[in-house]
Amino acid sequence: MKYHRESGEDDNRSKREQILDAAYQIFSQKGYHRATIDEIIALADTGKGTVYNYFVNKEQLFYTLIREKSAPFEAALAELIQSPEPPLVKVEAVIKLFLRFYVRNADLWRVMMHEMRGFGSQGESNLKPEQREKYRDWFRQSIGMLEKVLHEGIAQGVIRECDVTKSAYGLFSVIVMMVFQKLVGDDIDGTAKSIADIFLYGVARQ
Amino acid sequence: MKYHRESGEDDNRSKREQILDAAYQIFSQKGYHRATIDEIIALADTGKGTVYNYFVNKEQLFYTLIREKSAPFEAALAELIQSPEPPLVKVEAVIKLFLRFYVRNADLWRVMMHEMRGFGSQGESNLKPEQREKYRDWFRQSIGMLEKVLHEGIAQGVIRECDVTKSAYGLFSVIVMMVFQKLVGDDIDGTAKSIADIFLYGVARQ
Amino acid sequence: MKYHRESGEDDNRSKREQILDAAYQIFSQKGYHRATIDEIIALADTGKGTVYNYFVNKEQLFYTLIREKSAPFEAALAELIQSPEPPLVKVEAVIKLFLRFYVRNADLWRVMMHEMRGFGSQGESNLKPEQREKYRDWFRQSIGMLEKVLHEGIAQGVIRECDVTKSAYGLFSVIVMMVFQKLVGDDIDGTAKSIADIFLYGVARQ
Amino acid sequence: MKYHRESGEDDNRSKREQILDAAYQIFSQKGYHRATIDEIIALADTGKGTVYNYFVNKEQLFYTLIREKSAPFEAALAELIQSPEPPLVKVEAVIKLFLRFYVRNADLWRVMMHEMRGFGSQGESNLKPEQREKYRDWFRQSIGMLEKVLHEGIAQGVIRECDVTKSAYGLFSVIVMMVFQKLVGDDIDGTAKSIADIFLYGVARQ
DNA sequence: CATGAATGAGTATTCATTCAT
DNA sequence: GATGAATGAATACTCATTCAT
Repeated sequence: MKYHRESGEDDNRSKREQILDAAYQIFSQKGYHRATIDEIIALADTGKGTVYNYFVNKEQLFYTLIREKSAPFEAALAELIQSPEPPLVKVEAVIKLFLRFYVRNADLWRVMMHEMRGFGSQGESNLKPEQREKYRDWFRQSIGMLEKVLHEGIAQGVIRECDVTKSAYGLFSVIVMMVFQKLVGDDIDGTAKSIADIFLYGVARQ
Repeated sequence: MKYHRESGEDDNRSKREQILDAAYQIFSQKGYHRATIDEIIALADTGKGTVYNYFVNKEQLFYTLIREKSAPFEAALAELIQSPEPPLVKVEAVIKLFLRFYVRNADLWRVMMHEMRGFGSQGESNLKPEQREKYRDWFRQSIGMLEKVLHEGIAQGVIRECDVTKSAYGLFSVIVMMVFQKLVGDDIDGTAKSIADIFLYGVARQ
Repeated sequence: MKYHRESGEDDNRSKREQILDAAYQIFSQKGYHRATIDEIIALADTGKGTVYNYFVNKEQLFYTLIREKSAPFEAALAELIQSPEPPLVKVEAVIKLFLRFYVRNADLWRVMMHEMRGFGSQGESNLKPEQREKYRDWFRQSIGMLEKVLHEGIAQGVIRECDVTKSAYGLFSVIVMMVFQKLVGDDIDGTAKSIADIFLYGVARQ
Repeated sequence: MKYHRESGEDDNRSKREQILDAAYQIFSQKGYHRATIDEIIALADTGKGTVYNYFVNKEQLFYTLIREKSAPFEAALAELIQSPEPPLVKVEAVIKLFLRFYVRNADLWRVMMHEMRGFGSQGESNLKPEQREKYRDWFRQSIGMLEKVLHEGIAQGVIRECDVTKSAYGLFSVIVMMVFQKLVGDDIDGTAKSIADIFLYGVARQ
């Protein structure tokens, strides 16, 4: 069942990873639709059938990519949320974490966000509703983390009573926009600080 | 060979508009890729060749749509910006205007935003760089309006010195997110007020 | 809507017919599965899309073929059945008619019969059950015609009481077998006569 | 690298049989084309390579199946033919034997018959002409057995002089049709009797 | 100008077969 | 012998675009 390659070739686990790596690049560059399996296998240096040995179809390949890339991020986020830092500090730390993740995966996530909510309500999308729901869940979970911090802040009296959901979405959208518009640059920490600053204290002169 | 038209001009313009209206609906529902010319002409009740008489190709049809739909909005925005209202009031008014426009055109704009920056650097995309740049320009112009208001506020001392570009993008992203996530509801004015509130004064308890 | 070609090219109605003719040949030679659209268009000297303008898919192309080829035969058969000939004469005439039709269309019908009842009960066949049912109906109708003659014969006392359905199927199968095994030769009338002879009077020496 | 087998021979034969059994089921259910090696090995609980150790390819697997399944039937048929029964009795006995065999193997034989003559003259078929000829031979042999009985009957004066080949094919076709159209039911003996009856004495009232 | 028949490049997916272990 | 990961040729179908009428 398993052919152990002690190393040498290092190509056993590779095939699957080669494909995922190639898919990552192509999907990021071209978006879901314009990415073709042919391009992916060319880059992965493998046969077409091999892709279908590991992934049931193009969509599931895409989904797997999303899932595997985001897993470490999700873990780090969950851990951070549960840390005992004061909420206002946590806000900035969370922003930093998001920025780092999205900067690294900007292109793929752009694609994912588009596919996620797809095309209105109609539903003729390639993405089966079931699959799309999974994307949405992943997304909501991230927002949910932000909401948690805000709730904590309100409970501790350092954040004013406000619509937590809307605020969380707002903060999230700002982070994403900074990344997608390439307004972040190398100074992720600085960017995080200024996002936190405006989010917490507003732009108006007090 | 000869098609007699009672009122050449009038009917002529009509065909074009029929196509644009149909295209608007189909693009909004299906997104750029899944929208087909066949669907559009079925809805527009016209022939396939006619589309290509008025628009050089699918992409340019899409672009024209964007341009024509946004023209009135742009005008209204420009006027508002130049009005003599105090900046903090203007901020809220601008948000309101944006919200109204995006709520009305949510689906088409979702599509447009995706296509806009689209596909990284590659260039094999359908969208020629030149075309894509036009999208971006339109976009930047909107953001530019927001920046103007902020500058005005800073000049008048009611807004603190901050990175105006980033702030404008941030505000813009929040507006868009509220619309796309359907967090607006029917109460556009209320939503605008609370967005402005947080944007200006932050979420932190003072 | 219609572009009248007075003649000259004679290619307007042609396109569809060209495709049908080509499909007829290819399906006959290769069977349903091994026939490819590419071969068909090569023979029809047309583009791939054209096929899909006229026929929704490969299966429906096949079905249309069957339908159009059999229509004249069905009409002739129905007429014959209603003629006032004595039953024993009719039996021979019907056999003749069947033979002529199947000899002419042997290959296509071989394919059709295979697809018709398909593959046991499972149903993973390409042919959607609905479509397959249509094939079956066509088939049953033909058998039904034979049954009618037998009933008539029984009513008139020239055919003995027997299981009409089984007998009709039996007669039908003999006809088909003669054709498919190329036991007919050019002497269709002679073959019909001897089939009728054995069917009516058996092989046993009285 | 080394797979210890307790009883090489025994297990060896087993693998082969497992594959044949599985192939029998799958081919019967799906037909030759839609049957996949993957399904077969899944059912046979063996590896894909193993199939190719025992059979050179899919087609030869199919052929072997036909050959091995029909061997006992052929033997029984040959024996019956040589028995000293009177011809008219033999005819019925032969029909019974055929019915029993085909009822048991209806689905596989349906497939086989289609593949047998398959694809006209072209030759691009998977089935090499040589292979196809073998199918045909098997088939002709069965018919030949029927012919023998008829000849015997003619020699003994109980069957009238007729085209023996055509009659044999006719009888054969009736048997097969009864099976494929599921007109047999559980009463094989009764069905055999009535087939024999009509075949020998015809449907006409004497 | 309006039309729609014709077109073919482009794509996801299947599956028999090979061969290194 | 047994295995199954890797492979790629083969194939149905889509849809933007053209051009003759």
